[in-house]
Amino acid sequence: MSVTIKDVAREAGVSVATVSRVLNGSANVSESAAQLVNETIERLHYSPNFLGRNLRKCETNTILVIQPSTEHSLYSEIIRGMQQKAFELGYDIISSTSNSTSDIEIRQMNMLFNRTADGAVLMGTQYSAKMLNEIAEKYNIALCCESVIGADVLTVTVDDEQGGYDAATELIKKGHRKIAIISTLPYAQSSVKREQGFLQALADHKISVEQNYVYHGSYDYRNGEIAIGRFLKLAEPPTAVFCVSDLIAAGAIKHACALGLTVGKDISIMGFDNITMCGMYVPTISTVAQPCLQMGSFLIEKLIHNINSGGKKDNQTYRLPHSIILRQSTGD
Amino acid sequence: MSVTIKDVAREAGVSVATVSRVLNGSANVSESAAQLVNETIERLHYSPNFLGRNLRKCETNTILVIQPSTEHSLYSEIIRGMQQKAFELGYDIISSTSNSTSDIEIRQMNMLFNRTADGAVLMGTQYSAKMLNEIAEKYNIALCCESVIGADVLTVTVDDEQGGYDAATELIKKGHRKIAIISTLPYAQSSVKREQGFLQALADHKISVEQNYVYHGSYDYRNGEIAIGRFLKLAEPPTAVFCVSDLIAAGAIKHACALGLTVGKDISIMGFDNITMCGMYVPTISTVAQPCLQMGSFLIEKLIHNINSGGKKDNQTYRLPHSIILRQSTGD
DNA sequence: GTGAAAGCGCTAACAC
DNA sequence: GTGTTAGCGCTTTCAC
Repeated sequence: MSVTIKDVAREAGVSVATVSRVLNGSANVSESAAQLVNETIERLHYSPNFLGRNLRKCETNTILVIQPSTEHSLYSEIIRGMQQKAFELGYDIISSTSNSTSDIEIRQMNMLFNRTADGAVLMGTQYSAKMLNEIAEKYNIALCCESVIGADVLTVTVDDEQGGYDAATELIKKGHRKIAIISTLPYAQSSVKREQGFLQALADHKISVEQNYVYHGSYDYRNGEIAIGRFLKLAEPPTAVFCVSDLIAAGAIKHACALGLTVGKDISIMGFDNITMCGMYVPTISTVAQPCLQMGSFLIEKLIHNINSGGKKDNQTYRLPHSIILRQSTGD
Repeated sequence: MSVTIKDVAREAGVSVATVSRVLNGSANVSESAAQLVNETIERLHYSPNFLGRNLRKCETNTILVIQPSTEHSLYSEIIRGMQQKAFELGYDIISSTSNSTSDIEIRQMNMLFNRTADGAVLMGTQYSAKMLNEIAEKYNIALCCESVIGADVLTVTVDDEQGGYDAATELIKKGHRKIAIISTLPYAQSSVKREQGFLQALADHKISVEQNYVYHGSYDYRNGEIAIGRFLKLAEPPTAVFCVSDLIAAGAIKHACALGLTVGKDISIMGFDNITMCGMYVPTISTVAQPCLQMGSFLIEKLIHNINSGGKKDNQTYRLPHSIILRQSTGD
């Protein structure tokens, strides 16, 4: 039904080998033959069937990226970085959303297991370290944004701890001493690290942290609303709040506004990630920016290298440098 | 290197045919043989290579979704709807971002042309109607969110015109008579339709529309800021503004706030799409909600039907019903 | 109920 | 520089 390499060969009066050679731009084919083949391809509207090629070569030049959600633009931007590098190296990026559900994640990982993808990037995973290590033995995988303790797998994240440290330092520099943090329950390494950095900065400046000033919840918007509500009911409410994600910060800001405070003046709030919304929010949100494009590009380069290494893989954890972006929510 | 169906057959002492039958759950295989094979599969950690299967069956059970951007959550939600239905029908959804660039889009469409995907969904495309029709002749494609005039292709969108009409009606019901619109240049059918509906509603209520009250720009945030700036400089500024996207609305709201207005009181602003940010913004944004999950699910069902129809395809355009969501930005 | 064998479309030895 | 051919891993027809 569909036109194949054989049809092209027959029509052009050459062998399939020659057509294949032209297709793959390999040497050892005369100018005239090449032209003839190309014309025939054009004329027959031939498009090579990669299922054949992929099977034969045992590779797909495709990398699967599994993101837990698409709720905000952080992952999108990282994936854009991945795409750029992948294209450059002749690979395609395909992405899939697990919605943080492990059975969907498993289903999606099947593309890796059934050889439909040459490698996979997990941006926050439900898999245990043990499982990841087992998978990594047979397949090429990498973690992005979230590391997993004990997983001996190529990992690229921002330097979360230093980011938390720098955010706190920034607030301290502005004269704040009553500084609270809205973090998450310790299910994500990223927020644990951000919190550690934050606490370290306060300790280094001899600022004590009351338990009242530390809130643990989920990673999302609603959590910010709840937490700030608690803080503002305290006898001595904080004058500054660091949130381990921008979504949390948005929730905190919104609720503080609703309670009549002017964020940036009455209270300073800082987020983490630098999602697109930060620049659009009222007020705009100060934050710790992840180097998204760079992270994506760097990760893909390493992963493709692993794919083509034929064995000894790089399974290090790389922490890329963040930057602090000051906006209205901290009075800038 | 990798364990194949042959290995399983040999180990289990049966033929590859039997293993294949077990793999595909086909009848005509004895209990005992099935169990033996399954045990062997388990023992050898065998995972079937789909490159072989796909080639043989000339199908991949994979559908490619190309999104122009991942800037906001509208597409994500639609894709989630697609995923649900696709999973139900035994298909996988893989997505790719074109960043509204036609050469990236073309590159991504190669997955369709080279048989790596059984079908493709284009959510806003750079292709012309002519090109789309040519592609649709040989491949299974569908348009989502944005229709293309003259394209004889399965299309699912919200009822943009009615949505614009209803948004305007809502503002009129609230007593507004000086109503402006921030739309886009006529490169997208969706905004053209939304604008048409808007104008029709005003006409039906005998409200004249000055040219001053109509602004055409891009689809994004920045456009909202610029447009509202113009409106507010007019001798008689509008008391309500309808924006053809939520991002535009966010920009308009932000700039209005910056100019000292209280949005929802001094001026009402309404968006379109109901992206996640609407509920998180300060103030929350009233909008016309697209039925995302339903659109995605519906589209995939139709597309998969086309894929398996073996010829006569459904290439209708379906317009699904929206809903109006009132929030703070219109004083609700 | 099971096996032998053809063949999906392609690439890459190998021979000339 | 070109052609012949084996075979990638799988499904499926056909025979038994």
